[in-house]
Amino acid sequence: MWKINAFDMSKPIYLAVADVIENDVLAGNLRSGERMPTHRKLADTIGVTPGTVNRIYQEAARRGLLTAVVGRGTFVTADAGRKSSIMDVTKEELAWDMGIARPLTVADPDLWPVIRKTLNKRRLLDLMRYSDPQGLPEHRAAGADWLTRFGLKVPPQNIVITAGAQNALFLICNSLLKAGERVATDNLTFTGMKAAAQRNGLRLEGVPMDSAGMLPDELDALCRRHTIKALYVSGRIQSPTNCEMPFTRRQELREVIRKHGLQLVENDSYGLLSRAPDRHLTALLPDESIYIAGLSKGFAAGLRVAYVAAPPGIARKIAQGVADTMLFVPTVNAEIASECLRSGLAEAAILTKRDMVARRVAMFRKIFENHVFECLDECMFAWLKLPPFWKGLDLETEAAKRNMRVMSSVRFAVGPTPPVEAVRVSLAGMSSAVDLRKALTSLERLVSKLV
Amino acid sequence: MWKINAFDMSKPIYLAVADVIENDVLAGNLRSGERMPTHRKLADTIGVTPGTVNRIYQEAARRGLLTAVVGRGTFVTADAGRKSSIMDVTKEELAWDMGIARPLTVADPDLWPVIRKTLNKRRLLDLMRYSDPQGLPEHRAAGADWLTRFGLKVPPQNIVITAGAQNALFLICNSLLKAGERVATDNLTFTGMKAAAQRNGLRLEGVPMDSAGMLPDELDALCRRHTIKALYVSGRIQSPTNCEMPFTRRQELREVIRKHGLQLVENDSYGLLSRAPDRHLTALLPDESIYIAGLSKGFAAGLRVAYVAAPPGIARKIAQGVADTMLFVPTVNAEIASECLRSGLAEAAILTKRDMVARRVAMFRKIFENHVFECLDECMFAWLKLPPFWKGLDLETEAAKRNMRVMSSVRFAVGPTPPVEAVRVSLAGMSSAVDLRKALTSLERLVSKLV
DNA sequence: AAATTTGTCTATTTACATTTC
DNA sequence: GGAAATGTAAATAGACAAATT
Repeated sequence: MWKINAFDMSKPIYLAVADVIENDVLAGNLRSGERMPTHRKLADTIGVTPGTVNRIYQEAARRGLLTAVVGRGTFVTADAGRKSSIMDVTKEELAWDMGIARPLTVADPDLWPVIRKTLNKRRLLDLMRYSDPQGLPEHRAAGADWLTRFGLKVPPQNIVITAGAQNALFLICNSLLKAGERVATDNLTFTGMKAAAQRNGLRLEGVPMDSAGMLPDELDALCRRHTIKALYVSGRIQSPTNCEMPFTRRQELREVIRKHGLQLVENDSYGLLSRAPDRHLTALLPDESIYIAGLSKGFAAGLRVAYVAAPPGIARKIAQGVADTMLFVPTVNAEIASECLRSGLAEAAILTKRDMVARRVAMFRKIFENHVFECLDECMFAWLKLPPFWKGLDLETEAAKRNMRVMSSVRFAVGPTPPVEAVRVSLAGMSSAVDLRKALTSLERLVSKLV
Repeated sequence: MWKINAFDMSKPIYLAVADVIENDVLAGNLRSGERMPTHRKLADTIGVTPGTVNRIYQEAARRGLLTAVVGRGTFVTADAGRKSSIMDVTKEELAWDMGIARPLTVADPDLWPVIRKTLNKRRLLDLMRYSDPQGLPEHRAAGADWLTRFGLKVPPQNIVITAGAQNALFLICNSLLKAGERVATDNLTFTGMKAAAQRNGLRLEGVPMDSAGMLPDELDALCRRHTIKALYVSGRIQSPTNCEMPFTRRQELREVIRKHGLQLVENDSYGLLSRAPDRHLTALLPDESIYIAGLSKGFAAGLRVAYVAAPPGIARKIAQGVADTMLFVPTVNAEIASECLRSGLAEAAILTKRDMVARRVAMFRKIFENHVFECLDECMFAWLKLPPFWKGLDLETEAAKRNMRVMSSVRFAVGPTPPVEAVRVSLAGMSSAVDLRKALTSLERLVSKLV
């Protein structure tokens, strides 16, 4: 077990020891999931009281290094020391990128006719003014209309326009929650949510899943242990595990949400390509949920527009968040997006993209037929379970040497328990299907240790 | 002096008492600048130790209600209980808006030719891809080139594209500073900075000014009392007081900044219209400063694009902030902005707008000739000192009854000391000069108590 | 100039809630 | 199912640093 040797006596003990822990995590002396000494044990060792050790561990937890469980002990967080972001600016791009679920921009529609139609001189001048942080009424109306596609009936005043789904997530974390508060998520969740939470000092609590999604009893137990403010879920298709919650599971979750008064936050950006786009939790809690409908997975990711539906008071707070972080979402972009929705261009683009995704998924299934994985015809990535001789992070490293990017399961992990060894393989990161086939083939050989 | 009557015994004392303070501030029982009981005094009164009172006051300080000064006491913050934002989404719009420094969009150039030229089908598809969170190299190059206008020579890798200056400020607060850290500002400063700091748990420390700007000795004294991480300043023209720092003052400040290793953050968005756009602090600290060049005050505010110049390591952190909060700034917008800069359209727009501002300033001078104010030919707002019978907040209220919006000095205040009674009068909030004349005339009569 | 006042911060104390065995 | 183990959180204690008188 981990033992502390020495710490910098010139600074406060709680900081000095937290620094030692941080260094040991980064140096690999403390491994994911490893158990730390108990408060009383470490207190004895370094000659302080348990209260001080609590402060040490809390400081380390704030830095994302440790997770404590009453009665069980304190553990090194599964993803300790790894930056969680959708995009890591320090990483170079690799030729064969199966890491990021980049929308398939090759299949994007030509926006020029839309631009030509909507942006005449006068309208353009109007759109260059300072605008309503919540979004122009006509853009919100277009958003409300679009949401009927997902089985939601919302008045335009409940809609907020944000600069994409990630922006919506960040604003929700920043405007609706306070540092130190707890938010429940699947114990494998979207990296963008992890990044948003970390930046706002929120504590994520990972809830165990089975093949039908988040376990209601586990969520209930969590809520009884702690005050949980909100529940973040992935929408129709769970990211990154590709599981879909059956109706009964969603019903059970609704009851737990109601029972504990959780604020539901549902990011259904990946549900855009789905053929059954109303199979989300929000459908069961339409008046209480915050529902995020990003467009980027469907078309025109570069526009950075998403629609958020939320109860009026909450919508107002998110809008104030938009005001304080960027004044308003560029109005031209919302105008172009609205016209795409209204004119049917969006729907057409989605159909095209859905086909393309299906073809790529088929390609994946074929190449990996001898492996264990989860994938869906309507989902841009596959969840590949690894054979016992592979660790996800090692595969990441080896793949990178061969110019391929994949993402290990630990990057999605929330909480102390190291997840199953798996990688998420994005089928939408590369524009060329020919290159993707090469990449997948090469990856398969690597996973099989044939190369 | 304030006395506490009772508090909710069911919650922790420190929260219960902080709540009482909050209510009393909102109810007007505690006034701006008022002195609170000392730690020991209040501790005696409610029967706890001074440490607990410290926690009470710190909690109230975190909520923006109190400011403590060692040796002197604890005081109600000047702007206690007022939301600080550029835009308050709960406020209705008034017909005669002289509150917000809205760019004069009437004078905006027609962007259609630029759009037509840059956004051909192929380029448009390219711009719809996922992009570099720092901004595309060609857009950063355009930004670097634009900054030569402000006397700055920066390589493109030091540039980050953000969704406007407010976004830049927010990202700097979120990506470079930690909750609880202290940032120095003028004791009257930009509301957008106050909002960004508040949302990120930063403590602003207001530094006294004289007619030549921030007082170097005061900044030095502040840095000796506390660990100050950064200094935020307004650029060429101080917002909201309209003072310009002479060269010697800027030199003195530079020395203090160097001495204490402060990170300078300079928001020069208002400097855009200036005829001498290189008279900023960054000119004296070009390699260490973070310099924000917003375009909105010049043209096309709706695009939401600003250029931030910062040392490489810092630029990278800000770019990671962009990635985690919105993935990237919409690339089409950066493209349009770049072309405006490159083609000279921007420069032309600025000249037009400068003339327009000068005319409006002249109008203000004339109408308010019998009043005390600070205004500059190149600045969009005036700083109107009020006669002794007016309080800024009362004028705000009375003006609102007459459908006019102005902003009282307390909204810009940082720290415990209530500022001089003054209002900021924006000359750019209304598109029609005719209406502006009516509004200013009406305001002048109100200030003179002729109506 | 020294004593006093005032706020700050780390570490301790203590009561307590949850989980494990 | 009760005792033990484990983490939590509010309030206390006390040394300290800065400003005032």
